[in-house]
Amino acid sequence: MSKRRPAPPQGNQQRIEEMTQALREAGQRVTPQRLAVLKILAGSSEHPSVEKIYEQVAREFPTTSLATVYKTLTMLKSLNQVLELGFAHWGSRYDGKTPHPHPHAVCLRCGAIADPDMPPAEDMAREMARRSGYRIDAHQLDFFGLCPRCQKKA
Amino acid sequence: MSKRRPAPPQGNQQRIEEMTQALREAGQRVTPQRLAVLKILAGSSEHPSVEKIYEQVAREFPTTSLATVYKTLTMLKSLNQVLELGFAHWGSRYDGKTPHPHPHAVCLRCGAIADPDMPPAEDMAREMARRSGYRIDAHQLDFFGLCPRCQKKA
DNA sequence: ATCCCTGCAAATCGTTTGCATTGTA
DNA sequence: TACAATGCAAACGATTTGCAGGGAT
Repeated sequence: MSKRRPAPPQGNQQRIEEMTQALREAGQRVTPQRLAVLKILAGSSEHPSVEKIYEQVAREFPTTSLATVYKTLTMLKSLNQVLELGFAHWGSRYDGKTPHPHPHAVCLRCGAIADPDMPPAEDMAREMARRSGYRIDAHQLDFFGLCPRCQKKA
Repeated sequence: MSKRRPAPPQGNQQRIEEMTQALREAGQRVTPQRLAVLKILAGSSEHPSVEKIYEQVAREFPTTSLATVYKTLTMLKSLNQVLELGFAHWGSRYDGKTPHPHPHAVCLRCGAIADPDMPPAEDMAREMARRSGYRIDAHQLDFFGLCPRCQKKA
């Protein structure tokens, strides 16, 4: 919790631009609530849950509803501006910094999610397509275990 | 639908044995309902949903409840006798033939799931562990797209 | 003035739980 | 006879939807 976080990372502003731009191009309005969601997505590497996003938005706009957050996320997904990591029993988590599919490491104890640089999974996707006959358009590659911090505590 | 399916695949009986054995070793009773679930899991390659399993069990035991199916699946999971493929928006699907994690191809149109032989993902898991610092215990590697049949229709 | 967006509440859906009843070892 | 498993219904949690009111173009 008391981790030095050098304020919103760089590239943050740029990412926000990209996202608002995408909204406008799609003929969507950039409302204050939506902007708030965008900023959170662009500024956090922790793959926040809907609830987490909601809490943060609500700090700035206390009347915001969860439904609006959901609707905003749905739209951003459709514009490929956010990646949804859908987990079965723990609700979804969202990645707005790197909106294209890539592998994640998920901590089963604290829920932390990391996305280290990995060799591209395209090869695997291609191999999968070849062997299955499926046309592969997307993927979700999740690795589950314990994050470094939780390994110590365990 | 009219695919030649040479009746319950071979190894079927053997798999059933394994599973019942696992139950007994865990001090669990092999009730008729549970056996019915086992058989379905051992005999189908289609990664059935809970609902599908339930329907089939209900054919043989009309009074069976969905809760019992869920409870049975939960137990089999804990014994590592079935693999749960947890999808966010579409409920879970189950693999009782190959209960250890392996990549799947999922058809976004009809829901078909294939698990072609693939080079082991252990390397990728190890790489992920190395780069993330996580201790990796499990994974779920899903590739989404269109199955061969749906490609034609599309 | 129109049309989109918001926010609230109610509805859904998959899954889980509590508990009385039943069946089995 | 005990004790575990079943079945039903109620509870749950995440997400979606319907709709009236409010804002922005």
